[in-house]
Amino acid sequence: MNDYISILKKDLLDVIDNLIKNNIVNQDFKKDNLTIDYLSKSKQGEVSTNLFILLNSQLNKNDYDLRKNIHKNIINFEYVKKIEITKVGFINIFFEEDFIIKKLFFLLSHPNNYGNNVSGNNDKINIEFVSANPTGPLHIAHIRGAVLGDALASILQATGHKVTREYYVNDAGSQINILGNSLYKRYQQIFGVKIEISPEEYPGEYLIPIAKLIADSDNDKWLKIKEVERKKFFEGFAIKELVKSIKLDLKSINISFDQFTYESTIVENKIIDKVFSILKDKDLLYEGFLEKPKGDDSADWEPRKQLLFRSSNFTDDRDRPFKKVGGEWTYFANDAAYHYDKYLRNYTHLINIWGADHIGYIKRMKSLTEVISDNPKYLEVYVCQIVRLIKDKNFLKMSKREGNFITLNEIVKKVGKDPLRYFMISSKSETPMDFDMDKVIEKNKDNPVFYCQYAYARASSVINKSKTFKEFKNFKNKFNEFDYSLLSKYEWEIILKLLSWPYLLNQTSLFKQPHRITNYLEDLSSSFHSFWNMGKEDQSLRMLDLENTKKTLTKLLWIESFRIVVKRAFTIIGIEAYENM
RNA sequence: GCGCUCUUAGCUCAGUUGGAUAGAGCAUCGGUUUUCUAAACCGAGGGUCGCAGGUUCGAAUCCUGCAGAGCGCGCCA
Repeated sequence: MNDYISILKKDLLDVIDNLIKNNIVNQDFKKDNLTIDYLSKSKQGEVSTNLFILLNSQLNKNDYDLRKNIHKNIINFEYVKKIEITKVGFINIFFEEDFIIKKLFFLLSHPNNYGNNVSGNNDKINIEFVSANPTGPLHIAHIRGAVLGDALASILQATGHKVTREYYVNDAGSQINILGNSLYKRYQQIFGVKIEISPEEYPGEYLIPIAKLIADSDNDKWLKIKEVERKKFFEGFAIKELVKSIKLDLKSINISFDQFTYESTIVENKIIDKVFSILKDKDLLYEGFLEKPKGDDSADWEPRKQLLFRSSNFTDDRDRPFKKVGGEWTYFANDAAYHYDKYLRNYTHLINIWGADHIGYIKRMKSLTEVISDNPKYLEVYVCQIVRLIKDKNFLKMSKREGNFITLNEIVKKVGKDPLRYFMISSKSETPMDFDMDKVIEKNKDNPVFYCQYAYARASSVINKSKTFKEFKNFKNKFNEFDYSLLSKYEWEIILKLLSWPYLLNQTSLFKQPHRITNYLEDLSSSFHSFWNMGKEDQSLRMLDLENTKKTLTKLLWIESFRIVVKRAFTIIGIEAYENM
């Protein structure tokens, strides 16, 4: 990491280390509390730090002139031009222009990977997301997790991790039975059999075209074939077709997976047996009874003896069933086997993106992965809160029963890929979100994605226009002409923001919060639009000035940098950068 | 009852993982286009950061309690 923030941070930490070494502050000084404020957060300097405040309260020696010594230390950094320590103790720092300009040159010469780093150490990370049951098309509830997972994967790749995007297909439970049966009923209907699909089954119309496929190729042959064979065929066919359409839906929002793992494969390979023996050896399984949950009012509750996993030995608040009363594995047990399978594939780290309805499931799975990996942090689970759809100012109620859920496909058609992706990651995933279909459709300034794309288009139009003048051709090769003294302070601020991109991207990766990127984009775009409009008031701030070639060249260089950074950010969150809008 | 998550402007959300006077957009009101894209910009009003304590130089942020919302808590996946 050699962005200006990281460099400064490292040097400030060295200052602290030195003070510790000389026993001016204690060994247990908490270095993590050191902050560097940049961008708009820094009120007075180009950046500011709390270094002095932190140290001042922890001094061992009363006669030590901290203020003077800190000042001397920092001003000696070769890239620091000026510092001031305020009364409260904030240190405002200004950089040497040459230092910043070198960074800008570096940016310009790395248009396709500026900001990327290798801090991930090539760690193998498996990120599992969506994993919707293949019993119907994807709908609104799946989109947030899909986009979040995909963006997170890109962010991790950009910061040096080897990432596998994985989808777990639950194709082995009783739901699949029902699915196959519903498909068969649709098939029967084609041949005039009077039969209804009950609300407990899958009455959605999406099974009709799939049934037609079978009828087209096999005619009515399955009406006469034995149930066992028929069931197997219809279940398999339904899953194959539905997974195919799920893949297509995901492709429409630019998401593709590296791997689909099928529950049936996990079951066939008997991986559960290995997990069972591991848990058994560690005495983490026992036959026992669970207490009735207190909020459960149902009268037909009876104590039942079954195989339980001692998840309460870890962070869970109670033990969890591993086998059903009948002796079959629970869903959790098969899922445990799946996670063990991922562990065997040698990932250094697992990430799961789950919907809010699985919150109660996290602790038992983390308990399990701790047992098999010996690492309490082996699995990280990120939860997506629900998305409420608003149409015509009303919340849309969705029920599978009535078959009236809005599919991902329909939303993409109405809203478009870019606004959809942008909105889904622009708020923290743990916050419930309201998604107003009408507002997103409007495609005006209500919509931040267009605001940012428009800024990119404006910048592009300047660059493209400049190409019509011979003085500015090949401006990218004329970095020697760059002269900061011809720039306004607004532009200098924008340049500093651009150069904070590598730091921001790394923070985004560390905290797994893609929405930091959209915040950054909006801040950056806003600065750009502001500056653009200043040119209307003040001729000297206009970007293209044919009278003043050197000044215009200097501007073109930072405008090109702006385009590079915005495009990098767009690419990582998966939206398009248009040169014309 | 227990667990997890959430609560910031009229609305939708940020707040760089404890910093300086809490910020945007929408909505409301008022301004800015002979000139690089007005899908934009500038200004005004709008706040008990759910409530109450605590921790410290300093709290929207951390801790405790309370209130409200969502999700979950054996044979669904």
